[in-house]
Amino acid sequence: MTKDTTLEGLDLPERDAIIGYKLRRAQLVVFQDFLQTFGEMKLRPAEFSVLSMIARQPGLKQTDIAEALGIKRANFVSLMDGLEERGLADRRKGDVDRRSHSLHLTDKGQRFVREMVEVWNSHENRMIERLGGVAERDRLIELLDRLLAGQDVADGD
Amino acid sequence: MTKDTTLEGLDLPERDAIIGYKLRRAQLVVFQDFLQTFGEMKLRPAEFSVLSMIARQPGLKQTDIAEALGIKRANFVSLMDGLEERGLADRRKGDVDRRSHSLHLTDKGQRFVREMVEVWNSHENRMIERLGGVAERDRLIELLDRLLAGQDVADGD
DNA sequence: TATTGTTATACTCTATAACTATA
DNA sequence: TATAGTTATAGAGTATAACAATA
Repeated sequence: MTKDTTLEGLDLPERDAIIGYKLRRAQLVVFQDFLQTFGEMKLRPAEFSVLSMIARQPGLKQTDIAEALGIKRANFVSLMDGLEERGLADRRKGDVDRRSHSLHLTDKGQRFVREMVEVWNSHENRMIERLGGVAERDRLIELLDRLLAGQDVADGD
Repeated sequence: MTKDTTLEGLDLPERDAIIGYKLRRAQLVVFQDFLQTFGEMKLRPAEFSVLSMIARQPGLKQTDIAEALGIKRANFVSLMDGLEERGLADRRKGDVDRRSHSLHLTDKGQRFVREMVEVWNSHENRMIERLGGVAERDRLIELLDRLLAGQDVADGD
């Protein structure tokens, strides 16, 4: 009993083995957990990345941070506006190059980042646990790095 | 020489070990390759999934396919409109339940799917090669499945 | 002339509410 | 009353072009 002979013998891709499909679903699940975990703090993944980066290397200019995170500098403006309006970070006019803005955390921002890191640990540990431990996490990261290697990574501009 | 003593001793997350961040970047790279590979055929990932599913199980109704792929049925309409306008698939009024539409490939759609699968193989094989072979691909899929397990998968509705 | 930050804008994805026709 | 498909709409995320200030 054949139903569609025209596609007879065609090896259709199995959805559950497609790399891109699985990657997307897994990413959505992880981001969903992130959003739920940070719901109360009203923090989005991109804001998390920006605050982490400013905390690590205060004084970098907008363009550097945007580019490092793969965010167009045009879109970075409103993101940074939000962090500034919430009193978490601020822009300071560069004294050497007065076109550029160097980014810093405020005192409130530093306290916020402390709490953020704690909350983040709970999220990340949950993901690690789901993977089966840090060794499995490392294996995953290594495999993902292979996909990223040599490929252009959709830069900030 | 300490520069920001308020964050002293704080274990900031390392961007290159963050699961969600790496997942997103890897997914973007894979999708970018997909889009480039299918640029000439003008096929998006969602359309690819829908055509694959109709080819595999012709006659399913819209809602079933949308839900299975995590697409809201409201958003599925225009997607399906596109496939229909291109003459690749069509909706047929269900004869038992006349509210529902069962989905089928046209003859042109069947030929298109044959070509699509070939092109897809070139894309997927490139990703597998980048990972280091099918065994590594399987390891990746297995790890991603662990992230997906037990978690609600953002269904179609 | 080139670069930094900015504004305006547009396009894709995704999400919700409400309608219609059937059941 | 509930369901399948549809419409309209709104919100994120992301992309490009063009401008002012500065280099």
